[in-house]
Amino acid sequence: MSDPTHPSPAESLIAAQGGRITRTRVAVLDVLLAAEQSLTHDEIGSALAEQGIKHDRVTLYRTLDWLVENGVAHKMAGDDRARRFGVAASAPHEHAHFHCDCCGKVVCLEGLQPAVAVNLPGGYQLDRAELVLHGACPTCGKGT
Amino acid sequence: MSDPTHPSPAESLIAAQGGRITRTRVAVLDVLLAAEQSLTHDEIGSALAEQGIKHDRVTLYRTLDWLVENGVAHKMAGDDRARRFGVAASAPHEHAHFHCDCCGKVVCLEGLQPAVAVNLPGGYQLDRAELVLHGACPTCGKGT
DNA sequence: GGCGCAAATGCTACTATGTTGCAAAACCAC
DNA sequence: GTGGTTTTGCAACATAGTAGCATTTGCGCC
Repeated sequence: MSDPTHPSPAESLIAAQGGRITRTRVAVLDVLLAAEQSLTHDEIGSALAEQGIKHDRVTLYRTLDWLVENGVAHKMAGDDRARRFGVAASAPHEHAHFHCDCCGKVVCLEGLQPAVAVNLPGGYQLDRAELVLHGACPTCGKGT
Repeated sequence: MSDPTHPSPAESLIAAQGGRITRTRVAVLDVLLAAEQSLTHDEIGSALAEQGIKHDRVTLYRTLDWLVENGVAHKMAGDDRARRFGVAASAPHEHAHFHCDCCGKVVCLEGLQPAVAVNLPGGYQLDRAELVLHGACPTCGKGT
């Protein structure tokens, strides 16, 4: 299926991490790259199904896990118990997310540089900061 | 059990919200008030069991839900799929949490005032910001 | 103090999300 | 093509949270 003369961005990303080019990985990464917002397993699974890509729920979990471990994607905990995934920003540390309380969408705000120069109480070692903004997205805000 | 001349803080908080004073609510709120960190359902349930308070898992969920709805407690999503609860800070908006990647504890850092004066893209309406700091807590940091 | 109503509880069963183990298939190097 | 390793697919399991409904309990009212 994959023409060597037309390597998709997804294939390049996978190859760069030393991973094998498989149907599932390419398809999942394609979906992630096409989406401008974070997706749940369910959403990714549906997208794969629409493309006629045969896949298992477990495979999807493992594929996403692999992508996260290799820094291609990043995962975050939403308000509900469903984890969401998105393509990793160029700056993996300290980038913000916007969570719409109305429709539940999560968008990456990579342009933001929150001032996390907080003074932690003694003993705490800061590794990374995650800023989540809650509110209404443009779509939902209009209906208010 | 509850002596009107000695109303516990928990009972006062519940009564202030127009809620009924029940064993479960008082006990749950007591646990939350005593804890300086956020607790999971499981942890609260264990604490209740130790006090000999008969309770159901579902009741606990509903009690916590009620507390959150009435602004007495606040819930947050952890890294895993378990929600954590804590007593609401005096300033419910814009207060930070510290999440220990080592032991999984979540501590409220109410003294912090993160600069969330971020410039949101047009259309986004900011309601509240949640800053989660990841790293090692004093206990875990020593062992590193 | 007793009565009655509505809220709260407790129980069972159910859904959703995520994980583990293992055999079969696919991918890549040779 | 062949061989070795990775990845996939399946089934079963584990955990977190929810729904419906009958019973109990707190609390206002008489």
